[in-house]
Amino acid sequence: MTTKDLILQTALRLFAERGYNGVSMRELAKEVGIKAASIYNYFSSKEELFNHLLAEMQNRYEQIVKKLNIPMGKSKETALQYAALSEEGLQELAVSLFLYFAKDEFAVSFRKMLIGEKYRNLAAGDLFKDMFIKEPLKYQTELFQKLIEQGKLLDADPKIMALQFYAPLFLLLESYDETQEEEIIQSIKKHVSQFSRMYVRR
Amino acid sequence: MTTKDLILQTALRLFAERGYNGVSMRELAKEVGIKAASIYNYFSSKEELFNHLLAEMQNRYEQIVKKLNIPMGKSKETALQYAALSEEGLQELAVSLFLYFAKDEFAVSFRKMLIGEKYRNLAAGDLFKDMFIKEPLKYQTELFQKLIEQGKLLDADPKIMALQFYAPLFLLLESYDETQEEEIIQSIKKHVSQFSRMYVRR
DNA sequence: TATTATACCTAACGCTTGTTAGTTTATCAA
DNA sequence: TTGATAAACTAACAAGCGTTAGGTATAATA
Repeated sequence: MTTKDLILQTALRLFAERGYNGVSMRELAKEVGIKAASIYNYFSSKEELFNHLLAEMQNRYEQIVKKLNIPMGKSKETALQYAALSEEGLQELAVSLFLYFAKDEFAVSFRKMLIGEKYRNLAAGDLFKDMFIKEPLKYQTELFQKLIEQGKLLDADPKIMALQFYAPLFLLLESYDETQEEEIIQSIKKHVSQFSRMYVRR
Repeated sequence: MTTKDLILQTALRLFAERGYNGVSMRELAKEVGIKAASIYNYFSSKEELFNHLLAEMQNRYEQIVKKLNIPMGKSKETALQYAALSEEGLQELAVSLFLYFAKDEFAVSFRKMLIGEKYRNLAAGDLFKDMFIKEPLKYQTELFQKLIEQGKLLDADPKIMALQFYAPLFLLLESYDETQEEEIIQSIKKHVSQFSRMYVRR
C-alpha cells in the first residue's frame, strides 16, 4: 500500500467518524504515521484531498456495484433478475445486499462520510443522492419494468414498486445496529415476502 | 424573544447548515448580534450549548407531534385513524405530514442538524433514530394493529405494514428537493394508493 | 561515483479556536 | 438616589489550525 493510498484510506475512516472539520491534518498524519507536512507531497490542500477522496471512492464504488450484479451466462439477465422470480431468492439477495452495505468497512465509511457532509458539501450531497437513492431506484425500476413486460409481475407502476421495495431497506440501513442484526434480517425477509406476495403474478 | 432563545435558534440554523465543528462561537455571536464572550452568560461551553439545544428541540418537537395528531371529539381515535379508512384521506394526510417535515423551517433545521452529527455525537444519533425512525414506526404499527383488529385492514404483520408505509416517505424526505416537489407529491399519492389497495379490506 | 529525485522531516508563519478575566452600561429595587 | 444585578463589552490567553519554506536522508540514475 502506497503512502498516498494509506492517506486516502485513513482520511475516509476519520472523516466518516468525526467529519471533515473534526479531523485536522496533524491528526490524520499521526494516524498514517507521518507528519502533517508530508501530506502536502501528495495533495495540495485539505479540500483537494477531500475531493480526491470523493472521486476515488466513487470509482471504487461503481466497480463494486457492477460486480454485485453479475451477468449470468451469455444473456443480459442479471442475478437479481433471476432471484426476483422466487420469493426465497429475492429474500436472500435483499439480505445479502443489505449486509454488504451494513458491514463492509469501506461501504460503511463511505456512506457515513457522505451523510455527514451532505448538507455542507454540494458534491457530497449529490453523490449520496445518486449512489444511495437515484441509482438503486433507477436500476430496480428497470428491473421491475422488464419483469412486468414478461408478465411475471402485476402491471403496476414500476417506479412505485421500486420505491416500495427499496425504501424499507434504505430505512433499515440508516438505523442499522449490529446488536439487532437478526431482527433486522427478519424484517427484511418479511418485507420481501409481503412485497412478493403482492406483486408477483401466480 | 430573549437573547438566550435567539442564541439557540441561531445555533440550530448554523449547526444545520455547517455542522457543529463548522460554526465558531464568534460566528454564532455575530449572527446573533453580540460578542462571543456574551454567550457564556447563558451557556458554560459550546458543548453545553449543543446539548441544551438537543434537549430544547426534543421538547418542542414532541409538542408538535402531539398537535399533529389531533384527537377528534371525545373518542380516543385520531385524525390519522379516520383518514386511514379512505384512500384519499390517507393520501392527503401523508402528503401534508410530508410537506410539514420537508418545509417547516424548524423541522428541517432540526433534522439536518441531527443527521449531520449523528455519527459524531451519541445523543444526536439516538435522538435521530428515536424521532425519525422508531417513533413513527411505533405509532403507525399501533395504528395498523387497531385497524386490523377492527377488521378494516387485512390480517398482516402490522410492523411490516408500518415499515412499508413509512419508509418511502422517509426516503423521499431524505432526497427532498423543492424543484421536484410536485413529482414527489405524486409519488407519495401513488405509493399510498397502492399501499391502500393492497391492505384495505373491501 | 556524482547527481538527481523522492519521501520524509523540523520549524515556523499568520490566523482562528474556545474560553476567561475584568470592565462598562443599563435596569430596577430599596 | 443608592446599590445591586444583569447583560453586554474589550482584551487577552494558550492551543490548535492549514500551510509553507527549507533541510536531510535514502535510493535510483547518469
